[in-house]
Amino acid sequence: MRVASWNINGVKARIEALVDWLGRAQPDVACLQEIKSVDEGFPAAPIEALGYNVATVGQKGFNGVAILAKRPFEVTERALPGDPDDAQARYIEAVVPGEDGRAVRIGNLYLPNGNPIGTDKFAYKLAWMARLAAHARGLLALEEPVVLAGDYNVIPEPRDAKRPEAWVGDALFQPESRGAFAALAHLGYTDALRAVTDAAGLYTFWDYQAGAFQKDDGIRIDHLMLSPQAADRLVSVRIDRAVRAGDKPSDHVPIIAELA
DNA sequence: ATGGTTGGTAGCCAA
Repeated sequence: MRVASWNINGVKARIEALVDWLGRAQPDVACLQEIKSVDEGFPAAPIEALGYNVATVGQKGFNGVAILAKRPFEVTERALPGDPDDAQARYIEAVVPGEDGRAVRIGNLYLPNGNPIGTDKFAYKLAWMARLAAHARGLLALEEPVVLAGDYNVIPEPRDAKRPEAWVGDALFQPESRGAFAALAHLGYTDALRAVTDAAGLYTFWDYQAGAFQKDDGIRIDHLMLSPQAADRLVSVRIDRAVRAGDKPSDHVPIIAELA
């Protein structure tokens, strides 16, 4: 089963690129973030025409997540548990059947950016990460294959940035952010990319500004975190870097894992 | 150190 995550930065601005990429990459499951659309505005028709089932948790203008899967699936969460007052559309979870009937639980998350540090936005990010850890811990008790996929807005380590020194004052690289991400690994989740390579220079995001992509001035902030039962089935991981060089690209590119 | 770019919405915000 191929599982992908892609912060698409506006699904309506990207629908052509999305259809093109789905046709080439052929993921069984695609988790999208920053769809920037309400549910009714999501352009489902061209995606369904490719054979995908679609579920969205949208909001007007900002945020928003979607799960696309070739097989019909059951949505199990439409928000991250732990704060009923949190109105931001940043989480959707589903159980997706595999070809052999073995299901994989997919949590699709758009973690708060948190900038600037020292504001309520950074506090919201850390509170959101605490809720994520609590939910992730609960999922482990199910002893199922679980993939927590998404834009984590966390640079885990210096080797995950071309210029780590440029990010020291940024919410994405704060010790608290990195520590909360590392805590997921300590719970028992595996960073899929790091399970297959120790290489530096593997990025999923390049800013639109100042020719960042041309300079390869990127960061790795889109991650696939695997429960032990999912990690046992991990075959390969790749970052679809070429998408960033395409027409009207998102500032993020897809990351795709193959599970046996 | 600053400014650079994009999407969605509305007369700027978030990234």
